[in-house]
Amino acid sequence: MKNLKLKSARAAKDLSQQQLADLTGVSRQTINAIEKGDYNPTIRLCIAICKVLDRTLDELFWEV
Amino acid sequence: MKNLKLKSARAAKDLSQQQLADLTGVSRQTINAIEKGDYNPTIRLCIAICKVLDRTLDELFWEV
DNA sequence: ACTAAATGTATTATATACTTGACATTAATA
DNA sequence: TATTAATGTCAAGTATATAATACATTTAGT
Repeated sequence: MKNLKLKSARAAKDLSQQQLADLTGVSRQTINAIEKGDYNPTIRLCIAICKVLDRTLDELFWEV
Repeated sequence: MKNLKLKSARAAKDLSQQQLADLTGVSRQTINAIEKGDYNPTIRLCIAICKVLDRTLDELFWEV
């Protein structure tokens, strides 16, 4: 399932996938795949994304 | 660095590493490595662990 | 002290996260 | 319309999460 919380948090910071990728040290395809869903990133990458976007793990990656 | 929050949350449920491994569908070594630290588990495994231990991602895996 | 369970740790193998490069499509803008 | 940035997606390669097996050490119970 898509991660729309991540997508909107990135939009709130006005960052492109490429910019977020650069800021977190991964490739654009990796960011794209996470937003697309059906992907299983590592916790360190999730934390790096959270810190760039000023959100917490629960806010971006917790699924109810 | 060691993940003592995970270790204590597991203790609070009175589960062995093996039991937590079985409940989350991974090997005991993986649980041990996560508690030991210097390890980078996937977000899905982190979420599975959280659900078994009745904690959230922020409670067990957020580092300040 | 003895025993068994739990834990720490190493090695080799496999599954998969992530990269690189490339190309197509969609949105934005002149 | 044309042009560019942003996004979606695919294939092949590399890095690493995780498994399986094994053994040593610590902890808990008798």
